[in-house]
Amino acid sequence: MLVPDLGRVFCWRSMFNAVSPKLNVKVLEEGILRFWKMNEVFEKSSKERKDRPPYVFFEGPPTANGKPGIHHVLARVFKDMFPRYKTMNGFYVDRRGGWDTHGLPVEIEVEKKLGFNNKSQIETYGVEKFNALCKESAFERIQDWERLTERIGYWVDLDRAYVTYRNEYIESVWWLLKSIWDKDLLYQGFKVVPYCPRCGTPLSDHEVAQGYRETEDPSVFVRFPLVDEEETYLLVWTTTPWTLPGNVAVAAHPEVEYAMVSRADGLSSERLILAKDLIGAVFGDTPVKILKTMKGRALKGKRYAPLFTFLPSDKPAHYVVNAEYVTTGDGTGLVHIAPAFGADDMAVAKEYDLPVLMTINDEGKFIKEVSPWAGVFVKDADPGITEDLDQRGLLFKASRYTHTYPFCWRCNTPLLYFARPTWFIRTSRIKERLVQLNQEINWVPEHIKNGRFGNWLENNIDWALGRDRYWGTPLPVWECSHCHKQTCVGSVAELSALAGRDLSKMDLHRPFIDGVQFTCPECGQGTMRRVKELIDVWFDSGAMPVAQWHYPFENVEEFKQQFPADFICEAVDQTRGWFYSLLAISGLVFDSISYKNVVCLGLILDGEGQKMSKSRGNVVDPWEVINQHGADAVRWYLYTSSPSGNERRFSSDLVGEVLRTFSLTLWNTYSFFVTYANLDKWQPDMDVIPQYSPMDYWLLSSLNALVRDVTAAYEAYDVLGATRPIEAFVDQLSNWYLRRSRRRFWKSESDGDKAAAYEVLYSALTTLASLLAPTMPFMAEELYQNLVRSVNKDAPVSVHLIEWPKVDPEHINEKLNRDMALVMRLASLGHAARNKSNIKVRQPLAEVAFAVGSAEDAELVERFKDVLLEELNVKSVRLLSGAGEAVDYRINPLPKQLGQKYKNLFPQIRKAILELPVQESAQKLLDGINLVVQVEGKYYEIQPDEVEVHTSAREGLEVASDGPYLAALDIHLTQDLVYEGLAREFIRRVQTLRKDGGLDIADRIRLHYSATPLLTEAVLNSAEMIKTETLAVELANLDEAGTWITASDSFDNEQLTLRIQKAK
RNA sequence: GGGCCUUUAGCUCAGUUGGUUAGAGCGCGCCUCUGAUAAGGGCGAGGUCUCAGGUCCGAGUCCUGAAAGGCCCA
Repeated sequence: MLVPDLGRVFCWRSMFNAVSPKLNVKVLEEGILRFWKMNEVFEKSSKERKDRPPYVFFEGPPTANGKPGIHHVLARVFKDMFPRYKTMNGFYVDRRGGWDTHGLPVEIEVEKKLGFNNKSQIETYGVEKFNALCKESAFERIQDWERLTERIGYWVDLDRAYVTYRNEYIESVWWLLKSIWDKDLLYQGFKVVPYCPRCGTPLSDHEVAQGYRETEDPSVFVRFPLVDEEETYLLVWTTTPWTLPGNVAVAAHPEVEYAMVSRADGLSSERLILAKDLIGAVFGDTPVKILKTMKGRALKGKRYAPLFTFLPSDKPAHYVVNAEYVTTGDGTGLVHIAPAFGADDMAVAKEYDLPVLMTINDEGKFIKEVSPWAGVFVKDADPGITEDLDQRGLLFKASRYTHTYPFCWRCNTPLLYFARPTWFIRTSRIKERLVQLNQEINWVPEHIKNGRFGNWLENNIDWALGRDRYWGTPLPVWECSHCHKQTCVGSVAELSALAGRDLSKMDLHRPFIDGVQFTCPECGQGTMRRVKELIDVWFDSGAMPVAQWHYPFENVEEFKQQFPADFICEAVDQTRGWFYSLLAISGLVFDSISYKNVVCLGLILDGEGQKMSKSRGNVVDPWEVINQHGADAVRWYLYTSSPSGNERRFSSDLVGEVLRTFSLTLWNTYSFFVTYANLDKWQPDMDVIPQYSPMDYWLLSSLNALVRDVTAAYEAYDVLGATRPIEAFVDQLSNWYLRRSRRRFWKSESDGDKAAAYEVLYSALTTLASLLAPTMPFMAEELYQNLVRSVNKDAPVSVHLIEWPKVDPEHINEKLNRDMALVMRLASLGHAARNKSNIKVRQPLAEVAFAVGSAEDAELVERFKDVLLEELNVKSVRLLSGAGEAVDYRINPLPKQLGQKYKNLFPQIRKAILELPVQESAQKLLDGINLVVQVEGKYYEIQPDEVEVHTSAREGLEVASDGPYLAALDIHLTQDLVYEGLAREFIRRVQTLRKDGGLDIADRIRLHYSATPLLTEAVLNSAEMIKTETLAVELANLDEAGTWITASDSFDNEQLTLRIQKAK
């Protein structure tokens, strides 16, 4: 039994607080927030349980320099539910918050404020002052974050939140970097990186990815004149003319067929070389003739005259090379090579030992040697370069070309691919291990594991760690100015020793850290200075398992207990972000995963399925929705609207629907219970022995099945499975169990039947409070406080401190659950039949007869007779019988059963069954007897559960059917039935009058009326019933003045005037 | 260009190892129930299950290809 053992309560005056059927969510939730605060419920749920087994949760740190939006609410409510669930299951969950404070986003905000658009302005302004502003800016919106976090019921300890800019945090990051350095996995290399000339920094891959968009660039075809063959040119295509001054070679694919062509019309004598397959695309309608063809490998070594000679080249250059990456997708199949401006180009340059011509500076402008365009931003030089080539007869053709190109995700400047010295972590060295470790992680949804994330790991390239910026964790590498010896520092103490002074009080950020210089211990001559770079902020956040504890300098035990995490949860955009940096760092340093289960959320879209963005103006303000519908409804909507990994649409209206259809249904069930329990002075664990009805057993069975299913879903991190079944249960609780049980609560005698009804409903409501605690923490608390705490002061102070409900498997009766579903279906059919006959439910009818498809189903019509009688307002319920009834049968062989059994014989078996005499076969099947059919000379036994019998009525009855099920109503009205119908109409009007007149549910009344003759007769006929139903102590056909509540109405051609008065 | 995901009613979503006539909620129209209900019940309108092939006795479901949208990577 699910009723909590509350002990005997002797205090009779202590009842439940009255509950209005109207729910004011905002007032309720704000009251609960105060209650939690006052009773320190969150603190109790976590800090006071340190002796329990730990369940480890890591908070992915947000940056508090912007307003929190609904997408932050999404992540936070999902993060909240599992720790709450695990807490109720006896675990200790340390829910430490965290803030990401470093990085370009923060710098950009400060730059905007200062009106800067260039890095050098920061240097001029002063790095110390600039970083001080960054530090402030990182927490600019901290109050918005704290308020929203609290309001949505996300329990996280913000007082102890880790902050990535603190010295302790940075020191732990240093320790990690030193560990990586010691494994020889931290190195300085030259690499072509996407580079933002405005921000003056390379961008990480995940940053670049955010900035791809359609853009139009030049599309130029250029003649590269061959040195050894007159009037012969390599035809080369590029979309970046500005890279041509850096050209050192042309690449051809060794296996591709190239052609030398000339114009067929003889207008020009020049010969052009390009991929044969691309002739049509390049020349269009212009006719050309192919002079000869050759493989790309035959072109290798052919020399051409350089287009530009601004920079001297110290190595042999300007000849054709072979490269596998060349494609014939577009262009000419000949690719121009500028090693400084492309990763592929750099690789080719390494292979052929080609010179690297660096023609531009850090701001993306040409250097002075490129005299015609010196100081011009490269993209702006494109037209000039094209024009120059044209004048020299080297331009074949030029047009515009639309493609996707990356732009800086913050400042929108087109990125340049650019060879730069920078620092890397050699993650490619442990690629295989990362792939292996990933297999230990439980991904939800599962496809991310070997899909998106697994593929990302398979294609792992070294982690570009360096950032040429100001506000971030400094890379702790010092280099000697003389012998170039490099050393990585892993702690402040180590640095103090090297520097010969105590640095423990120094801010570890720039510019202070750059002031720490010392004589090189290796050569004794040079000065050790820190390299200028900061590290990628993703390293900061990926370091949090270690750095939040200042491990290994402090909290060694805490770290060990809290690593790795049992659960993390972020949106899918973190795949290459936090999910990766956590795994990479723990893999590098500990050869371990850092999280066991990860729930990966889909992105949030607006009500029309559009991505939310400031520019579209469709960003939903979370406060608006919360104030209108409450945090519980927002949470519930986010949990139930679609699988957690899917995108989900969000609008205030959709949340409002949750409130109307779920919250209020539950609330009204609760309100009903409290109203009648208080009237009856009912309390848990009273003396009356409950007499359970089939309905009660069904509800308990459903309830236990619900607990079982929801628990299993939580264990599988299946959010939909942990929530939607509760919705379905509440619907059945309210609209079937309670609707069909109301009379049991109304009746005056306090017998076992009533006791059972109270007990079962109470049990359902209190269990729901537990099941809803992780997901609707406010509503759950309200139910618990009023239903449990009010009668048992010894119960835990909050629903969030109680034990998760246990299933009683003995109460689960799957057959009963299926049976009840069928009863509901039969009731629906009864309603449908009534609807067809146009006879309203209030008019009693003599009989309903049901047909069911099998002998097995027949029995439950009898078993649930009472329910059906009352639901359909009929005097008797029975089964349609084949013998002597006006019914026809139709037989439907079931493909699922027969198809699986007989495979490709099924069509013939089906045909044979349908050819049998219908009436006779149907009767057999309904009596549970097998049919026998003959196919291809062999006999087959067909069982009753392999065929459905559909019944239809021939005449005299109003029927409705659905598959094998049919309801037939006897619509003949006798005078008694008409009288009773009228009496019920009478009662209904009295009840409405009572309600409208403001009388209390239990008030007795005096009831006077005047009516037309037939109605008067009906009233007299049912006087006792009317008095009972309306709590009338007096029923009189009178017309009397006085202080009476009065109403007149007409119905069914009758007229009525009513007067009631509260009885003394 | 590559990877992953999505595509079922106007909207939001279910749809089990392939198996009856593809379902529910919202919205709309009509009817109805109610001394818990902001709700509930019934009927109706609303579907080329994105498209094209294939496998199979049988495909919304499996296979191949394509399209559109999203995310990620080039």
